[in-house]
Amino acid sequence: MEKGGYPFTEIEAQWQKYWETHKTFSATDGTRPKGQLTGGKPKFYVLDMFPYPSGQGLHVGHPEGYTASDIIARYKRMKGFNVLHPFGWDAFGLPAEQYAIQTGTHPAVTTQKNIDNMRRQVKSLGFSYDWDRQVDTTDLGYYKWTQWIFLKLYNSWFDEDRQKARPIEELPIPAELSDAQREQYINDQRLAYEAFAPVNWCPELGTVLANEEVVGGVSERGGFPVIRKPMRQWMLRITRYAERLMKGLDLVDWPESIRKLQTDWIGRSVGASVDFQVDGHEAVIRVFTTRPDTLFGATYMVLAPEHPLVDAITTDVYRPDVNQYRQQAARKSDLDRTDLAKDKTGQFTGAYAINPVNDGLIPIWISDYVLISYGTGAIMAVPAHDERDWEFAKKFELPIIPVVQPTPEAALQTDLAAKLRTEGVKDVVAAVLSAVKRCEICFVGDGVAINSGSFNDLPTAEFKIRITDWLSSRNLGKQAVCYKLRDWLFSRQRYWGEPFPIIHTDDGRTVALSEQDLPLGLPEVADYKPTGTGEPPLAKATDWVNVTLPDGRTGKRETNTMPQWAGSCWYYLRYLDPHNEREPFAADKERYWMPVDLYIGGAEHAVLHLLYSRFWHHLLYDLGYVSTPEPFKKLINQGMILGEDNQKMSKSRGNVINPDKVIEEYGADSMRLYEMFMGPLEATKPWSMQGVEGVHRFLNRLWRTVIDENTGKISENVQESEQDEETQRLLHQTIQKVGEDIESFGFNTAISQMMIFVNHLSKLKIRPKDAIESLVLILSPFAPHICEELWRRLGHPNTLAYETWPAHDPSRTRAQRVELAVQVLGKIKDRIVVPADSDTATIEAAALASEKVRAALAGKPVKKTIVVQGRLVNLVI
RNA sequence: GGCCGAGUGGCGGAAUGGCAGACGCUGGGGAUUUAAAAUCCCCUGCCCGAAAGGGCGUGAGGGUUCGAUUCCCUCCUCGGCUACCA
Repeated sequence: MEKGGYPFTEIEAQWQKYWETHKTFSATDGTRPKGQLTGGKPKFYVLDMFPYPSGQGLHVGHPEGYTASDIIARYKRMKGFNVLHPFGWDAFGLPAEQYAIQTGTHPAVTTQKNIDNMRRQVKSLGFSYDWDRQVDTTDLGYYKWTQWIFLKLYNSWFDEDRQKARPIEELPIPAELSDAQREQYINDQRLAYEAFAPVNWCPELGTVLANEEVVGGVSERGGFPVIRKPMRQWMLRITRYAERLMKGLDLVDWPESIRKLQTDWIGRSVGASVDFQVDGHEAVIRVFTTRPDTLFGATYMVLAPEHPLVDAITTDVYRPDVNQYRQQAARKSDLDRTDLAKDKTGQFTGAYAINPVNDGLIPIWISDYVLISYGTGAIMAVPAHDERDWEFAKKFELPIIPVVQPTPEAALQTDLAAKLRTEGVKDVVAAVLSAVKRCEICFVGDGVAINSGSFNDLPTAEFKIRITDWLSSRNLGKQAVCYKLRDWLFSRQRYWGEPFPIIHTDDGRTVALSEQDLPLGLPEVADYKPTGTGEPPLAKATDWVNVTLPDGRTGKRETNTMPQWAGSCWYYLRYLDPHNEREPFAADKERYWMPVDLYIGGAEHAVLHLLYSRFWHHLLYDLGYVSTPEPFKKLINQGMILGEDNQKMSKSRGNVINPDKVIEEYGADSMRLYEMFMGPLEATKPWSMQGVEGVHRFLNRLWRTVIDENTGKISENVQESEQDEETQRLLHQTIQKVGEDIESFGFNTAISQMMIFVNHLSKLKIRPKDAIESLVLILSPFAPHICEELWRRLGHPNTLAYETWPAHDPSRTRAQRVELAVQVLGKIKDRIVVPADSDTATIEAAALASEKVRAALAGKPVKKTIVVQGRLVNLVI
């Protein structure tokens, strides 16, 4: 229940109803908002990351970002922008499906119920969303277009020369191919393709997981073990966009840390590919290395256990051991791999490769420290200059040849150097150099070549260039670029996701639906359980699965569904034109609203969601459907909110704060204000109920300052009167600071400033009405309900949402006389009051008039006087 | 192990080269009240002191500067992300 004070429950309900019935926040495409003249308002698109409608309802973390974006949206409207501020639901996902498995309730029913509840909660906070634009990714009218984009991916290829996607019809196809080869050739170029590849299989969940959904070897959801199992999957060729996704980051205004996360995730490295002939075989092993300069130090090779050449090159003697090792590796979960990282394992194949630079024979091993999914799945091992190879070589007693002599600077940065320094060794560099030469330590830095034939004495950087040229000229290798980024595993063995618009015909072909056949709706199924063999629940909907094509061929529908990321990849575009049944969004609306000017959401989506949606956006850009190369201009991450015990909020800890309760007791305005007052938006910070009471007291004080509590009318103290100098100065300072702080997302300090001003006003006997009106306007983005109510009671019949943001007069923010601190040699000795525009000489004279200052000077002459306007004067003696 | 971020009163935080601790919370004292809640006023970094006053103080140590919470170097602690990517 309400805890005394102003009647927020009533006020908030009333204004929420007003906004809804008046469609106050409806955004009009390309023109001014309703009720105003059409004209050239600048647009502003402020977007929240839409939530998954969970059964738990809203968490106090959600309103943090939503309040921040709402403040911006409301502020921008008052600054004369045409604001688009929409909301929606990322509603496909596992929880509703698991609930369905347990109870038999259709996930759509659960989802709708959860959406209704969360929408009620979101609305109770008074956000200025344009609810007519709400989207729901599970809505047939929405996922029709998700499927449409999938078809665009399927029907496109990436032209490396032009660095852009093009329709598959434009793919140049070699002339001499047979029909089957031709089809294969095309399928190999499609941006959506099927692959039979080892994936993360979670037996417990009965589904495949993306790498990102596996955390520390167990499923992110549920914490079940995950093993590697080869299965047929849909993949998206995001890797073709690696370069574009990297370069696009230069166009956006994102936190440096997020850009770096994405850059690292894409993981571009430049090096060389080098071919090693297998001794006595036709086979050639191609490796990728960033250190071609260490080729002379390659003393063995390692293939990933899954490498296709392993079978061919393994000798009969080693075959049983090799096969056993491969089986072991295949079964290993990621957790096992991680755990065993400290202890390398491997198996010799019996085969040898020829080192192209010196024709030396080097043994070929297999080991799971080499990943099939990166580079070529094979490495040349240079134990002297690579930590992993060093460990492996030590364990299996393989030879180590040093080929890089550290530069002095690099030598000093080694661990050994640090150790030697503490031991007081004099010539640290010489000691490190000799340790490298004697193979006592592994050195990974730069230096000068040794033991490298005619390349000796070359510095690392130059060696890399020279050896790459040398290899190219002999057709043994060439410069190469590798990315950590992998193709995106795009299918899930689940029910509650978008069905693929794909049919597998009984004659073994894959046929995509045409766009006219969309949407392909989810069928009803008897139960939602995965079959446990990897076959998805949709396989049980036989009526749906079995189809006959117009040409009489029979086939089965794809029974995998798309991952949750799919719907969230493009929702920001659907908001532009959410009811369009003929296209995902109209081109003119896209051109008007895009790009998103401000995107606010959690840092947990720093990599995946943002990378995936950028990828789709790039595709749509290439195909001409969107006009901006990047979707999200500015990005802000809100921080995490901890429980009152400074721990992550969780049911088990019992420290979860329920937003409904907070709103019930203190009101939505107090909730919003507190979320912003806690601290900087991006920071992790703990909740405090007493803090909520603090801001609530502030709103009560504001109310009492303006309203006579007995009559509910404007207080007699509020009058149309001249502002005294201090009130005027404080008001203008407050207007200025609040505006600047909103622009820089410093909401906490904006609120403090308004608290200072309210504290001042509340002490005045006569409170100038115009000052109060300005205050109400600048507070309204933060606490809209109470401000709307005060605005009305101050005599304004309409909403304040489109009132002009008050202007501050810089000449009124300055005081006429200022107090300065007087320092002698940087230590404060006294304070003086002088006219604000005093010159240095006047200030110095005033300072010298002080007893305390003279005492501190002790008769010494002042050598230098430093004046910081309005702050201090420092006398240097 | 790597990367990113952060260390300021009893607590959340403010100040990013110029008076450290704004604003809020907590705590203490007072006013009001039959009493309480609410409200209002005063105090509230630490140490010495009866006070006046003085000293210390932004994780630790060094440096740059007239002046450093802020910039530079070394180290410590905590949080987040990531993890054999050749």
